[in-house]
Amino acid sequence: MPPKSDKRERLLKAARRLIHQQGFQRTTLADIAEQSGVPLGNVYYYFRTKDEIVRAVIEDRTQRFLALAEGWEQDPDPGKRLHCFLEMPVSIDRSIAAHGCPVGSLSQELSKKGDGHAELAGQTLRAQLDWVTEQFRLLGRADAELLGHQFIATLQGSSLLANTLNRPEVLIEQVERLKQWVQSFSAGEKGGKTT
Amino acid sequence: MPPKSDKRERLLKAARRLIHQQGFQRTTLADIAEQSGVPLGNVYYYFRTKDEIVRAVIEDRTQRFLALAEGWEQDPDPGKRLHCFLEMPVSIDRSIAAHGCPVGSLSQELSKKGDGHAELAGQTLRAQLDWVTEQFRLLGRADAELLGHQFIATLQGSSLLANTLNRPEVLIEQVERLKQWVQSFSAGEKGGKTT
DNA sequence: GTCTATATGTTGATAGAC
DNA sequence: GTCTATCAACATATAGAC
Repeated sequence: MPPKSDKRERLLKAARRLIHQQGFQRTTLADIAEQSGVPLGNVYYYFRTKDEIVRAVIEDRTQRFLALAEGWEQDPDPGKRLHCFLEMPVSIDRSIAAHGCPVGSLSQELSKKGDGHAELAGQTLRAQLDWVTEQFRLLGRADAELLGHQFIATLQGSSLLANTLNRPEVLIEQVERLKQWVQSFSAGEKGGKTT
Repeated sequence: MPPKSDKRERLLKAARRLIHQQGFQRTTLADIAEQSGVPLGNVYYYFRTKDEIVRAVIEDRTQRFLALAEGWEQDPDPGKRLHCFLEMPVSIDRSIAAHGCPVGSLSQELSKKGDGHAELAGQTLRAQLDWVTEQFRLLGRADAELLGHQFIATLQGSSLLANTLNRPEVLIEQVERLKQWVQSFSAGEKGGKTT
């Protein structure tokens, strides 16, 4: 049978990139259509509204993260899993310095939209937080939730700072610090540092 | 002499609030005009363009911070000064949970605008970072810059997380942790924890 | 200095031919 | 399923009377 049109996929990919670079609101349907090689009017065959597009982008991002996490769970050591997680921002540090964290910046933008988007907006970040917290729990920490907040907050804050200062090294430097911090949980008998 | 019209001031105040709540782009000049009790067309007597408004808002925020910092510097102990800084997010935690950090969220939004706004966008955050770093330096830390990044990144990340989860406690909890962390620098003879 | 009316451009969305 | 043409709404900015 003939291969189904990949137009929806192309639209989604272009939307993902453009929304990260320009933000959701600045990104027009014309932008997405052009970058996908799809005529403007035809976009509406695949997505009813612009909001449907951002919803699809967010759910795509969440699924991609969950797929990555499933791969990391091959390793039985939660400390090493967290280490894998920390490789993620490192690999796209320049992109983050240029446009911020694709997950966090979108979450913030949509939180200001007021609609029912608040729920959807944080879906991916929430999935990351839940997964990270679970790893700390598996490491035997009773304060896993606090540590999860600290872990994700540091990443998000470093991304924002690297973006604002246009200095990728700031993100790298904080990620390296987090790596050592995480390792102190695996190695230490008394259970790592609380700060 | 008769008091000068306070229209410019009213416009600035409304812009400051609306930009925090809705973001810069979603906030229309009509919004600002209405909330200020100033007719739409008259806005242009006080500000040439919409960009001029956001510039004024950012510079206003920077000046307000510098004025606060000057007050804190009455205290000779840099550790206590940092403690004062940390009272700031605590006092507006609900506002941050609802709309994010007014400084950080605007910085991220403008960084996606592409113009020469990148410079201006981070002005306030940069001022905060510089001030905090200076306090760590005064505490005798050679790694003051790193600690400054860690300090600001934690605040920004916690604000984003509190906003995404709609849970002010997340910000409070991390601020309390930072307070203890800062205190460990003042009290400890060996110079505090590096994590 | 202040305000009304409006020009100008852009964007999300639709109609309807093929 | 695909595409062109276009509508309707909105937002920034200006013109010009008072």
